[in-house]
Amino acid sequence: MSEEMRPRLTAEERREQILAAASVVFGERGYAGGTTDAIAKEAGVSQAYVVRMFGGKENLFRAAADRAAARVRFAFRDTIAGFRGDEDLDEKRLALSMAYIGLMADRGLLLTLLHLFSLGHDPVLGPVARDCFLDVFRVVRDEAGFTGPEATEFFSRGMLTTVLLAMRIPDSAGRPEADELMSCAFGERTTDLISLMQGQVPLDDAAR
Amino acid sequence: MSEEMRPRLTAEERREQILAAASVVFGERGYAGGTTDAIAKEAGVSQAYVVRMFGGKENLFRAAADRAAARVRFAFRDTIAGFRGDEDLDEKRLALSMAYIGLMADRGLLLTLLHLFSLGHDPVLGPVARDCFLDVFRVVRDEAGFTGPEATEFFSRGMLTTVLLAMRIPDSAGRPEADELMSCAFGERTTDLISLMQGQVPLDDAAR
DNA sequence: TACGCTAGTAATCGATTGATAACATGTCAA
DNA sequence: TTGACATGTTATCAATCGATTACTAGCGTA
Repeated sequence: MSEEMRPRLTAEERREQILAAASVVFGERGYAGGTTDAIAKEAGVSQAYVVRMFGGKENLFRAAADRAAARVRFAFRDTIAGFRGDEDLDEKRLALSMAYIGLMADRGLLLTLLHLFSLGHDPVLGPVARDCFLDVFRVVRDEAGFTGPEATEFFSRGMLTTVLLAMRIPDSAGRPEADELMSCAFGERTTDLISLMQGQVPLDDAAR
Repeated sequence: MSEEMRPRLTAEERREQILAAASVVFGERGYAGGTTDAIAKEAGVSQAYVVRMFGGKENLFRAAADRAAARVRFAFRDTIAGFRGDEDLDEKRLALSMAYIGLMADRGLLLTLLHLFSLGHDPVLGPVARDCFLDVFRVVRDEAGFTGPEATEFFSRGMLTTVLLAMRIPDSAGRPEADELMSCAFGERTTDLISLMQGQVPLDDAAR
């Protein structure tokens, strides 16, 4: 944004800043398309610092993806912790769906995960992808008390939601099929999400 | 593979060869990660020819994605054409699911589409992504006679299936959660798909 | 057989990218 | 104060990639 005085931070604080920036950039452009330079600009540091702090782009992506998966797990566990124990399946499903949809506010988080999942062929990131997915799956199945088919059904919905987010389906709002698809997939939060996603402006030229 | 005599082909035949190669390469590495050189090697032609025939990488990806979406539509329409008219929802759903799963045999087809869907932010490819998705959606809803919610549910399953394919979930076969997830998502075709996906060897170094 | 069109390739270029090395600056303890 | 370590930056490099240009070879046909 603006050129401001940038105070020295601890490595820990910078690390978090860079990971947040990496989440935005990798979320929008994917692993191969996201450059360390764009991430550095987004975080307000030099490209060399980004690379050296994480020891390479691959490690940086891995860290950003791990962080994203950890946040999804936390959001689910946080929701589950609020259960009283007498909820039926529909109540639990709705609560977890709302938690998932809430994660969309963190621009890039779910998209970074989707890009991770598309790297199954990669010898290093492929196993990371499968581990992240299965870790979250286990949380929903075991800690929320879903059966296997119930958890699978829940993840189906989640993947459609994520793909629609990646596709920027609200950009097609007004077309009848798009409107119906969104209202079926997002339910009562459809209008929220339309304004949310449309507010997410693309990375500016400065970060290119 | 082997160095063979390469006869002259018509432009139409070469075009199809290159699109098939592009589907494989883009499916595995995505738009940004898939190089025109890898596609050229996969198709057995020079990199310059690939670029010039399609007028640039973006047009090539667009053509490969359009071709993939057209094949999905064709597979669905072909299935629907076999309906007698007295099927119930479950029968239609199962038949269409089988058609979709059958598309996995074409290495790269569904993965190229998934990568396309992740480009919603792109000013050129974003609209292409939304159009492709909505076109297929319309086929299922209108021509197969699904309601909006039924079609949405069907596409949820499809997106999970596709993500599991991208993730190479069969590489985690043996782990209990992975096995349960696959049996829930793939049903009776689970073992087919495990052998199918594991037979899909990564692109070799020569095509790097 | 010479001509013109189509199907190709080899060579090369400029831009981008991830990475590294060398250097600078701030902070804190002895 | 000084010195040692942590927080950064600038400059630069080798590799890669998409694209362009110039050239070559096959093939039907007038």
